[in-house]
Amino acid sequence: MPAWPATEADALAEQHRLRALVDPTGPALSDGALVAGVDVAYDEERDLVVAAAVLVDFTSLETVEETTAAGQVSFPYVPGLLAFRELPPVLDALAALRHRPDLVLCDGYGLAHPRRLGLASHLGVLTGLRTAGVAKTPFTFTYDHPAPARGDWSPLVDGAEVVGRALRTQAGVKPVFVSVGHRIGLAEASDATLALARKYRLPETTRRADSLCRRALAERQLSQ
DNA sequence: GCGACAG
DNA sequence: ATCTTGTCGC
Repeated sequence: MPAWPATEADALAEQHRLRALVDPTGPALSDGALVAGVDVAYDEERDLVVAAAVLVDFTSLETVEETTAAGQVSFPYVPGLLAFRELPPVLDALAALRHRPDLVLCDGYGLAHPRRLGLASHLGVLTGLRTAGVAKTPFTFTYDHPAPARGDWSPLVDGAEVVGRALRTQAGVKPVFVSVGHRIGLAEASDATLALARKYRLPETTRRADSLCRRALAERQLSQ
C-alpha cells in the first residue's frame, strides 16, 4: 500500500490512479441493510481531527453501532482534495465497526468532482465498500431547482455530464446533492438517501455522525 | 489571467 | 470545517 500523499502533486497522481478503479453501478439496498454515516470535526488550534461512524438500520432507522477515531490533521483543506484531509480518521472509525456496512454515506461528493473522484468514491475504492456522497452545497456544479415535493429531483450537471442529482428530501426545503461513490447506481443512492431523510433535510446517518464527532472532539478537548 | 470551490 | 445569541417551533 502506497504511503499517504504528502504533497498536492502526489495527491493528484493518487486520484488519477484510483479513478480507474471506481464502479459507479450497483443494486438498491435490501430491507434491514446497515448504512454507515461518517463525518469529521476539527480542532484547528491543535491540528486535531476526530471522525465518527454511525451504523443505522436502513428499515427501522435505529442506531446499531457507533465508533470514533482521532488523529493529527495530515493534509490541508484544498478544494478537490478533501479526501486526503478527511479519510485517515474515517478509515480508522470504519475499521473499528464490528458489523460490515452495506453502504457508507459520506458528507461530500463522489463522482461529482472535478476529476470524478470525490471523497465518497475515494473511500469506496480504498475499502471495497459500497459508498455514496450526500453534499449540502452544489460545489461548482449547476442544476435546475427541482419541483417542491419530497422526492423530486433534477440532474446535477458539470458541463455536458450528469454527475449527480439535486434531491429534495423535504418539501419546500433546499435540496441535497447526491452522487455515486462506488458499487451503487445513482438512482439507488438517491433512493437510499431519501429513505434515510424521513424527517430532516440530511440523512439520519449524516446527522448522527456529525453530532457524534463533535461530541467526541469536545470530550477530548476537555481532558487535554 | 485570477479567484473561487465539497468540508 | 469553524467563529457564534437568541429565537421560533414541535
